[in-house]
Amino acid sequence: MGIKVVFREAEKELDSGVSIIEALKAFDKKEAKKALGARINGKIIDLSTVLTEDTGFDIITGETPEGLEMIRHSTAHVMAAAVKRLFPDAKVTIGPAIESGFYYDFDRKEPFKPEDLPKIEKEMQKISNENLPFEVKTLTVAEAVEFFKAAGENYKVEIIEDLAAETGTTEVTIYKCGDFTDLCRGPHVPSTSKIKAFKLLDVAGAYWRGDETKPMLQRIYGTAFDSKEELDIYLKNLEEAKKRDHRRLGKELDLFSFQEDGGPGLAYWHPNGALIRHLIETFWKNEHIKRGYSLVYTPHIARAHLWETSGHLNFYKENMYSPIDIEGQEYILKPMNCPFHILMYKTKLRSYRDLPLRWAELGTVYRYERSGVLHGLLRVRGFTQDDAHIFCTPEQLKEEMINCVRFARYLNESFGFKDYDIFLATRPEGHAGTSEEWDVAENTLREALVQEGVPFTVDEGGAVFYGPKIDIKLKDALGRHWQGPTIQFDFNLPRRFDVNYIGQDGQEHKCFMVHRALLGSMERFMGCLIEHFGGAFPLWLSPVQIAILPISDRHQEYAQKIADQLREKDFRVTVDDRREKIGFKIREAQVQKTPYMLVIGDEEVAAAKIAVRERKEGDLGAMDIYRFIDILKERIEKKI
RNA sequence: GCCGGGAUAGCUCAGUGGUAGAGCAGCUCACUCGUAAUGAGCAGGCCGUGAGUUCAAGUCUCAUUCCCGGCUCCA
Repeated sequence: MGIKVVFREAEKELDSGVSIIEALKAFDKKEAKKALGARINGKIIDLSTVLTEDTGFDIITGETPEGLEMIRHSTAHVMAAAVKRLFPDAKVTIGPAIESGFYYDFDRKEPFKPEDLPKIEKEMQKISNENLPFEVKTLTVAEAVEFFKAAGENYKVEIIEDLAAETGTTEVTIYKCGDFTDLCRGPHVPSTSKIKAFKLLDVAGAYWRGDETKPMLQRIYGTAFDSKEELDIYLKNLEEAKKRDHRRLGKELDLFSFQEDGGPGLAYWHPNGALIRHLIETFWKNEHIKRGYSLVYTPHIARAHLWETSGHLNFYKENMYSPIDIEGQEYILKPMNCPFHILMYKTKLRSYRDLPLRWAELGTVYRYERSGVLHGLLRVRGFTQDDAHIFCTPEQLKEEMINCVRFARYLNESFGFKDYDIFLATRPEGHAGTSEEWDVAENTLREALVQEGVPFTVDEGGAVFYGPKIDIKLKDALGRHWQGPTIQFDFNLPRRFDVNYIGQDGQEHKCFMVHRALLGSMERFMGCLIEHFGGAFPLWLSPVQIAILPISDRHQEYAQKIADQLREKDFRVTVDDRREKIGFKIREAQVQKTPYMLVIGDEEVAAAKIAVRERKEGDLGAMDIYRFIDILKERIEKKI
């Protein structure tokens, strides 16, 4: 019996039971070679799938995201196959494709060593050369359980049993690839010969199902691409990211350090880093004052009692430093600033006429983070939040949210983050407040975003228990995502602390309260900034903006004069008066990523000019100092 | 916290049981030089910390501190 098969507008009559790959060959041999999988009605399936009714299909190639995912998933299987060949005692668990590649978790007594990776890679290459087909087979749950039990693969048995219990499925699929058979939903590329551009990157421990109470497995990370060229580009990007690592640049540019004697997760800001921080903070403060915020300062510790009232000792205890005993009273280092601002709010009776009150503080907080999660400036135990709390009436909430979003965007764009995604996080399970309250708050936040005309994604259930929030995720120069501004509504604290205002009606009303941080913390933002710019900060943030490089001793005097003139205009200038060759001085300024170098020699002194070199553009030629100052001013104005 | 790897000069790193090394940086001297490294010399180390094994430990064992990679992107 014949069936009608459609491929890209062309139609053919083929025998029922024909496989997609055979059908495809009938249409276009070239495409058949490129195909990794097929798509029918939006579903991605194996090329070996047989067709029994009239249908249309399209192919998936390695050039599409779906194809790439297939390649990676299949590469994970090839890796598992290689591991089973080399280490027969390893038990397989799961091995998905992930954003940047794939991983596979194994259970094995002896952990994998970094030296094992090349061996496994070699075996994978062999498997690829063997051109083994991926063969799919459907088994009943009982058959599959029996099969994997016989193979001693107890994790697979657990997966199948859970799967059956959760979804009620009675059948599962297995894929055979040479002598290795794995439980897998597929789809897979037709043969291991399609797996040709891969690299194993790391070994790491990972808990079975991410659960700390479950056994620790050995995870191998790798990546794979459609072509060797793409793999090379990816590996090069990894190198580039390594060069931009803020921990490395922090050392090279002498920005910050961590001290073993001081304790982990506690940053030391060296003069260069501190200067950048000062510039960020000054800009931040001025912008807040412009927008009707008031700056406040609060202490670093408070009585344990305060944290009982706020509820932190209940829901946040494991992140807080232990109490300090002073005169029989327990004090705790603050993990958040909000209770302090509330105490200040409550120092007098507030009228609706006083609201909104916007109180901002660069508040330093301490939080206990588990030792294994600390990471440079990005995850620390002591940090300064660019915090603010807005106390307002329900009617004012929307406008305040709009202002926050606008402010957040302006601030981050000023620091070069022009690309970001906005998320509205809605109520999670077990939240505080009533459903009606959440409806009102979520709708107000949504309306604010709509009115502001910014695209956003709703993160269902992504909010914290005390209220909905707007999160902004920044994208850096390498396209990586960073947690950026967060604007959170709070039902909880105004109630716990009984935060009120007197309304027009002369009655007490509960305040609305908004927490927001626009940069996050000075530490994390600094780390993010360093990586975004690769250490080459824009002119306005560069610790040294201009390095003056006299060619020989007789040019010192003129160089000093130029330096004085620039310092007069508030530029940060150094004069390199060492007796070194000009090439050496340039190299050093270049390595320090100094935005401008001024070369001063006989010609410049004679013509009363300066030879300007920009760190990226190179030699800009000679110009007079006023022209140069104009260039500087323009760049600073534009914050580039 | 847990798994794995690591810690040697200011920095980057070599050193598999027998007298601690290199490059860069630092200091001294010479060179007065035109757009990314001038040359020579000198100095620099409780080999993260604490125990242990050994005639002998940077090296082996144990503990500890800190750093690095990871710890449900679900067959």
